[in-house]
Amino acid sequence: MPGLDGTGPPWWGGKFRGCGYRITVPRQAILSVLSKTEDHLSAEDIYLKVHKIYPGVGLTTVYRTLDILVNMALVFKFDFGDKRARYELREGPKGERHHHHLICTGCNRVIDYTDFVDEEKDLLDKAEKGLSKKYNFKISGHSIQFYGLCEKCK
Amino acid sequence: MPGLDGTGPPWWGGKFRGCGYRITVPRQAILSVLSKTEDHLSAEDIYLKVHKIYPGVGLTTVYRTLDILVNMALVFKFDFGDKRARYELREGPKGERHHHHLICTGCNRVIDYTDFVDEEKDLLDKAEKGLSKKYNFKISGHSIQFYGLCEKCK
DNA sequence: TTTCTTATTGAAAATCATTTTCATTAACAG
DNA sequence: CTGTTAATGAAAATGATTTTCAATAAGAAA
Ligand SMILES: [Mn+2]
Ligand SMILES: [Mn+2]
Ligand SMILES: [Zn+2]
Ligand SMILES: [Zn+2]
Repeated sequence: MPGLDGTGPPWWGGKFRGCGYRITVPRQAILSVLSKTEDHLSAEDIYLKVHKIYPGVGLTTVYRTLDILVNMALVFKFDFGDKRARYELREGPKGERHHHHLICTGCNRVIDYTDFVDEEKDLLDKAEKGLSKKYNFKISGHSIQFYGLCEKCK
Repeated sequence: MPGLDGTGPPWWGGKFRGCGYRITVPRQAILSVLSKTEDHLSAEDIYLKVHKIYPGVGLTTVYRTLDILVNMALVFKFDFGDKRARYELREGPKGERHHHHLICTGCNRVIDYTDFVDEEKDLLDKAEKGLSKKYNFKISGHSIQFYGLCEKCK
């Protein structure tokens, strides 16, 4: 099983090369950080983590790499209401991790949840079909979130 | 029917006073602009429209007023991916206008839709109940949007 | 209406996440 | 190994939003 033991080429190598991008140390480090966390990291969060191992990598490169990863659909970019953008790996080599978000408007904490995604799927598929026909829209994704107060904040 | 013919006190006057806020010319102008459009205006958009009638009103005041209106839950604040925040009146005096958004990732056009909101309601209610129990979260709202390419961009 | 209190305001400066510029470096095809 | 050029880091620029502060006006009281 290549790419899962840390020795082989990383699972995203193929897609990466396919887009004509070079596989550089900063890019590897950034993807490594993203694949090792469940958190919703800001560009600076990622920069600080990468910086511990590769002090030479600059914040600019983190921003540039994240841009590429978002455009390649390897990474999601979110706005949870604090000013900074937040990033999250779309999926690992193992497969999907589809989930939605519960956002605390008090402390900005974000909870991933997977409950109801199956029930949602039905509705979303139907809506997607109906909407893309009615509005002549090519739908490529969706996002659902609930806002409220977490147990600490309420 | 007071407040609907433009002569009586505006429908939001009560709620406004109730919060201890003064009813000022800039605030009236901003609410007037918001209630006359279906668009998703940025702070600057609103500033420019207000400016035509009241050249004295400054952009700072627009930001401050929008902040208040969002906190009073009279206005929604959105991030549609272009950098600026976008604002939309939550509801008029007549009642609700609950809808969701179709966002074009090509040109940033936003389409309001009300299709499927009834079907969605069921699911959302159920999810809301389940999630608030499971995560001990006090849910106060939700947001759903679809991303894709509009007919021009695809 | 006039007066008084103080919330509100506009202009200018400050903030701060993100982007751009540009000279240097390193991926990688040949 | 060498050459081409994409990628990089540091510093400067950008641009939306926020803060500061002295002047103004909304609304309560007289
Ligand atoms: Mn998540
Ligand atoms: Mn809308
Ligand atoms: Zn919280
Ligand atoms: Zn479009």
